Amino acid sequence: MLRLSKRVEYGLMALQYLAKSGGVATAREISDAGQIPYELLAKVMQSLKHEGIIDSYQGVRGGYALLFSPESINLARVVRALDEHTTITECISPSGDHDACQMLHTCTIKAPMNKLQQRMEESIGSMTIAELL
Amino acid sequence: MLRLSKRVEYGLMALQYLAKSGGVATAREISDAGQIPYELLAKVMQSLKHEGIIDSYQGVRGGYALLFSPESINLARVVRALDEHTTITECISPSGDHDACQMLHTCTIKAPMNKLQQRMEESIGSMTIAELL
DNA sequence: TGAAATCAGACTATTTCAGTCCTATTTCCT
DNA sequence: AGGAAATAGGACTGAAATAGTCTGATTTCA
Repeated sequence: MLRLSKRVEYGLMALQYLAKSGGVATAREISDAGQIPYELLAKVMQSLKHEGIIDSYQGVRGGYALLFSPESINLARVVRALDEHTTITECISPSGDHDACQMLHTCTIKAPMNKLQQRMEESIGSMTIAELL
Repeated sequence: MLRLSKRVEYGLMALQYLAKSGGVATAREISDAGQIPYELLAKVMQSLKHEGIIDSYQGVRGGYALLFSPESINLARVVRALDEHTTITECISPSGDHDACQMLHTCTIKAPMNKLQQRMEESIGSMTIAELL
């Protein structure tokens, strides 16, 4: 359960790479350096862009670069960008939309799960890309 | 990624039930109360027994009961009992068996992932069954 | 104008997970 | 003694999530 998806793994490696290089790097370059499947990495980079973590430049001299300093990009944000469900259970939705839970009437652990969810996010959010360097 | 498996969800509900009842309860009883698929719950209970969290009694007046007070059963232990991989990535194995990582030479985020793993476990481990009551 | 890059969607394959089924064993009660 | 009710455990199926691939379009620079 606690396993990070490959998308997140690859995303972290890519962000680390960008932070180290300090400038613009292409998906191909990062893929080669980390032995990451190119097409998959390309998707990951697009997601990171949509989340506003990195910027992209098209064309032959294009590539990707960080939009913020490594210290100000925390891992919770990265996970949010790259994973579908960021909640511990389906009961818990970030917007407080509790109708999503199908066991609403029988679920007896919703409140504590919310607490746990919060603590987990704190754990992940307390770490930044700077700590990957 | 951060989603708890059904096994863990059901396990927590069952442990909560046992803590509340204070005594012995059957899988059927717990399954009915929580609308949990009986066969699946039965498997979960077996796993919890193997981990040494609960005790079981066979036969017609049998059932399950907690082996410890709710305060002394933390959720990290429950997760460990009910989930296959308790590590954030395959690089990280609890026993320090780093050979499991197939990207050993190219993986550049192992050390920080270990740190994250530790923090996550602390989060989960800081909560006990008592907090589900 | 061509090469190298991002962008985007559809698709396939694999693995994981939830759930079911079947049988054996134990234990209590009549 | 025997039946009912419970745990124990293995094998199996189906569905869903994930990883990875393929194809084509667009942008930009030299």
